[in-house]
Amino acid sequence: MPWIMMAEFVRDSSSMPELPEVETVVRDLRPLLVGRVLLDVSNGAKRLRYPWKPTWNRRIRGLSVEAIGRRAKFIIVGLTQDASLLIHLGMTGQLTCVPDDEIVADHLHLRFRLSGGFELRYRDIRRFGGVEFHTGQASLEKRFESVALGPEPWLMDGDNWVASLMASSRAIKSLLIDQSTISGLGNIYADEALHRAGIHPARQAKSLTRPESTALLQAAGCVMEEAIAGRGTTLRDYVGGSGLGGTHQHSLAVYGREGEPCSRCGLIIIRIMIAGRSSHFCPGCQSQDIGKRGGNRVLP
DNA sequence: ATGCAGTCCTGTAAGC
DNA sequence: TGCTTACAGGACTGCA
Repeated sequence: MPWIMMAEFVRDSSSMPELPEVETVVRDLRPLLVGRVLLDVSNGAKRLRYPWKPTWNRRIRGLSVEAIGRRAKFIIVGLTQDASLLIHLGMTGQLTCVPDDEIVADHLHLRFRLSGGFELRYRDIRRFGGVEFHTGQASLEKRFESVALGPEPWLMDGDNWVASLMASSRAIKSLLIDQSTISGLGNIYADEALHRAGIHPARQAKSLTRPESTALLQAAGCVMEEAIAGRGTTLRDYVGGSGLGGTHQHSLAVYGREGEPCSRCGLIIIRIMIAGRSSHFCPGCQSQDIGKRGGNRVLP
């Protein structure tokens, strides 16, 4: 039953869509969406973080989906006539393509009626995301300029990365989740990358040695590549009819594991607050000391 | 300029 | 049992 394949990430207290989850949504939707015609759209009354304007309803009619991709955590649906939909899932956003007779769930905000008896649905419990309509490349580019997205980890120039860290006295964890410095990481993968690189989340960015900074950048890319391979991280409340959730939650080393032993060194994982976000780390593997990986352990 | 806290929003769970 | 409170955090605003 591939036609009911869904890409859903219901988010609860311990998960939200970061780059790997967004990439998974895009990959799932691509074969379902591309080539379909947008026939109509209906929108709910509740305001979203990125609100859909009712005046767009008329303008999307008759346009077809040509492509779907993403930039950082933004999904871009390319339409005919140089138009596009720009979607952000926020924390609890779900973008699914389903048969139009599929049961309508709570918190559904947008239904795009598609050719072939399908619907593209946007559901969002906490309404931190939304869908925008753009016409012309210029409009889309202007939008992206306004959010000032840094490069994704695998496209980040090593020297620029080191320079960014050297110039900042902020906690490294805070810098990692700042989309204008490096894009794609959220709280989960920032914690995971720091653990993999053996760096304490509260360390000042400028205190990292060049090898540490380089290792961190590499770790960020690896952590997210592995998460994509596992279809992202889904912890609870997965609502899909397809069973196609993420599997990466089984591979998390520190996130959400407060009080559990570190799988690498056995010490108990700790949670602290940094920049208003919870940060999980292993006091054994992630030393506060510069250039020192907890207890001089050799890390894989 | 820089970096921090506050804001939005709802469901879940802990605490009394 | 039922209420209140805290917490989850991506992107943005405003303040020091």
